[in-house]
Amino acid sequence: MKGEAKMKPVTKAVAAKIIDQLCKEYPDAECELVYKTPFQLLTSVIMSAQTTDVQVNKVTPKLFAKYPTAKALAEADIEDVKQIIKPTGYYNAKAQNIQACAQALMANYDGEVPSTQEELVKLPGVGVKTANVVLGVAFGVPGWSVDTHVQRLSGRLGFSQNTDPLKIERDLQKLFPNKDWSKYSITLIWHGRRLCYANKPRCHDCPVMELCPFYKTMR
DNA sequence: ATCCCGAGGG
DNA sequence: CCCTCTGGAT
Repeated sequence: MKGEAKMKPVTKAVAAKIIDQLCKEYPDAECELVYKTPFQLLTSVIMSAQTTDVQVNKVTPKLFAKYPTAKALAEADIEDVKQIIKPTGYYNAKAQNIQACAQALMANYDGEVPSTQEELVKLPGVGVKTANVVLGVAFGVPGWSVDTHVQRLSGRLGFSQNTDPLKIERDLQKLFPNKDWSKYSITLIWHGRRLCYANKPRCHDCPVMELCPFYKTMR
């Protein structure tokens, strides 16, 4: 996945064309995690590290039926939590993180989820990417969530020549208007999941191949 | 064999 | 910067 050749930067105008075309292709792009509250969303996003949201959605019905709130999860038996979330992978660390996070929410925020990046990233298991997903999806705050898909597609599409997610985020912020950051994040993620795979991307089915620096190197 | 809406620690 | 944590899908 890492170590792809750097693509030529595209102009702002071309970048706008590409993202507009992708938005038309995926008009219904949205967060596919299943949740009922900001707490459940936050917990789901922490568990989504290095797995698919399909995997996460398999364990959350049981997890949230038993532990629907920060208070319930904070008081849960950690071994029971580990067993429930096992199919998502990294279950030892994730169980520790989601419970420690729930306990921090109880201790500092009366069991509610804070709505700033600064507060969110202080929570156990919450990094910039997770914080931005929660901000965008639960609170409507515009932001880029530079996950593995956004990272890969930003390189291929010539949106950024960097590999560090924080630098990519800055490049994307300069390239696109603020109000659309969240929508564009999800659109890139959908495109990455459906067509622009890490391995063997389906370039010949791609709606933006004529504008794509990566495609130009493929032929 | 490689990847999946990463984060923490060294 | 690097490494580790983990299971499931393709």
